[in-house]
Amino acid sequence: MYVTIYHIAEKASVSIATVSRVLNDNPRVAPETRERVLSVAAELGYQPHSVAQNLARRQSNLVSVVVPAMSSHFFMEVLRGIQDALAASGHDVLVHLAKTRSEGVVQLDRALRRGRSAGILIVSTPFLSSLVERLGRAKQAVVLVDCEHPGFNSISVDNKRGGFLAVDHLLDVGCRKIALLMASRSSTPSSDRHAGYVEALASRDMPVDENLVAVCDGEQDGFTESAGFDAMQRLLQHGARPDGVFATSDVQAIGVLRALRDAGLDVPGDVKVVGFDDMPLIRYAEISTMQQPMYRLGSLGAARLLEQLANPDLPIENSVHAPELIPRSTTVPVEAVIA
Amino acid sequence: MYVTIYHIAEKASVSIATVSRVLNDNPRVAPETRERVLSVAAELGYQPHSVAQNLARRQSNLVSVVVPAMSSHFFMEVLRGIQDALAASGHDVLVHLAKTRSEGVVQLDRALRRGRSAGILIVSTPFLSSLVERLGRAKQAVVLVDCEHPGFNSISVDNKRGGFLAVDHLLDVGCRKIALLMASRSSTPSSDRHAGYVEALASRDMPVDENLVAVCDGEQDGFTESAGFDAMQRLLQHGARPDGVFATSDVQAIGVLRALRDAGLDVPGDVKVVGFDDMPLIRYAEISTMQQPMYRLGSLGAARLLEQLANPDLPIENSVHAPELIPRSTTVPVEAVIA
DNA sequence: GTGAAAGCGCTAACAG
DNA sequence: CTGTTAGCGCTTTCAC
Repeated sequence: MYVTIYHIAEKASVSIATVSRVLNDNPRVAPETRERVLSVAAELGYQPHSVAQNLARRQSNLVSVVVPAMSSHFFMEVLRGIQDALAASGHDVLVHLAKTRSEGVVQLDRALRRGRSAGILIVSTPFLSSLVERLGRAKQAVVLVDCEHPGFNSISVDNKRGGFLAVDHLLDVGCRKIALLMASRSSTPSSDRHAGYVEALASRDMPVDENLVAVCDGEQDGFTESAGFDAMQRLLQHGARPDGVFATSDVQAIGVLRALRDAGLDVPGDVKVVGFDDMPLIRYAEISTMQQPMYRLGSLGAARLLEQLANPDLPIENSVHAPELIPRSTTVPVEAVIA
Repeated sequence: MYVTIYHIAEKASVSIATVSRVLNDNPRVAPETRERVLSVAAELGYQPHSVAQNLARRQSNLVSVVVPAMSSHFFMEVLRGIQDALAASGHDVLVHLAKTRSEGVVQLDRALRRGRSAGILIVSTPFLSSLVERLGRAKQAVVLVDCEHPGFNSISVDNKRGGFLAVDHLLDVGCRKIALLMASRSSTPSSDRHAGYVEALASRDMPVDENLVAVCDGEQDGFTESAGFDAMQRLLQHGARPDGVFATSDVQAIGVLRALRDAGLDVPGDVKVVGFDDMPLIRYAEISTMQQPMYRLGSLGAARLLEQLANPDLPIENSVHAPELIPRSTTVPVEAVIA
């Protein structure tokens, strides 16, 4: 059988209370006693039983993370950020991958089970009423990452600003007919980026041409290369001839590039392209993009959760992070291309 | 405070033992009693406290998964497979992302903590002696996924066979000078695929030309697009002029395509290319590849772990799965291209 | 069929 | 500074 604090207590000739104190760095222990207990513990190869600890402490050292089961770089990075931020406080990460929205609700229910976790992080999940209702009932600490809702703490990305900056950049490099390739209308990030697109055009007194706006459909809310390809091709077939394209994600931008090249158009000569995310594959492909602080979103979310756990009365706060423009070859100004 | 079995017991006028029996589907309970308890439980909105259950049962409903923190589709799919296979038995997934090998050891230590999890799944992790040693000490149920070691159960991919099939396919479609673009030599999957390459050539009495073998370096063991690009470019610069390329991963293949096109070579006209993995982005790019049953690896691994938990005396078993060739446009036979 | 009672391994008052 | 003693919430003999 495993070694428990009783074994240590016996061998070190102290009570289990003292052993527990030593193990929990309680200062009210004599130095020699501490030494002795520690050495016996080491000698016996003692490992605390976290389940028993959790039960006695009436707390959990687990944090549940509900995250879309999409294979993107984004979620891996967010998860890494979460794990790293949690590591120091001894918390481990319980993942709940959700492939669809309804699965998200099921996973949340699993995550919500009593005693399960100290808190919950919900990543990139659109806020359905069923979720809010469940979260309200269970008075658990919750932090939203890459999504928001007035009732909860959140760490989010200013997608509208991101869209604005992307389009503003296209305008700066000389584009005058800018197409928008957005994901499903039900995706909040995508519609926010759309709003940024509209705002950027408005800021230069340019009209929004609805014929230059294409919506990507399909799985993963249209955030796929093939959806980007199809939408771009549709746009071109309808006679649209943009000189700039803002795609609401890098994977879509890859599809856009492919469609443009298939149509014999040169990038950035004929058309300039900006994506969103800054995924590594794209980084290499030299696509200009809006960088999202993925790892940071995760680590900030986890840190916020920890704070909230330590001080439950903290007011609700939404920390918004602006994506940053990373200009690369797909938006090199025309003069530079000619030269 | 939360509702416990004591509350149910009181309200249903039974003992907590009976409540526990009902909740655990113990048949030794009178039907009416069962009814009553169940309805009170539902009325009170009772939720079992899994930590307390785990402590009392001396078991855990958590499974730890140590997995590389790489952003590939592969790991997301494996995780999904694991989660889904575990869901029915009520197990949840504790992830331990490891960015480097040494981090893998640290994460394993976390996973190994006593009482933590019912078992451990180790995904795509090369077997260092430090790992084996730790796993030996902790007599936990362990299943390796996408890696193997004689001392443990494993679900793995026949990478050598995969390499063989890929190269065999290139030979079938007319290639005679086939280059191999492999990842770091310390990567087992990569060297196994290399072995398959050698075997496929040998099976047709063709020599292995070392000038046609390039090793990708860099992060993630060289499994990146840029490493593939660099290696391919190096190969071409050294005067190699293959008519077929087998890249040990799809991301590398993407880099290969880019390098080939930059060099003015046509695919599949001048050079044919086969990758490995079948990631979605690549699926769209129409690259021929070796499909790996990722989701299945995960679910089989989890299922194996569950079996082992149920019956600890099961003999060690390594279930090997062959990847399947998915021929696409990058290996269309020459005649077809001309026609 | 049901209840009393003894844990699971640890923490946390409360005394001393 | 240290030990005694209740629990944490649930499971599980062992009697009845």
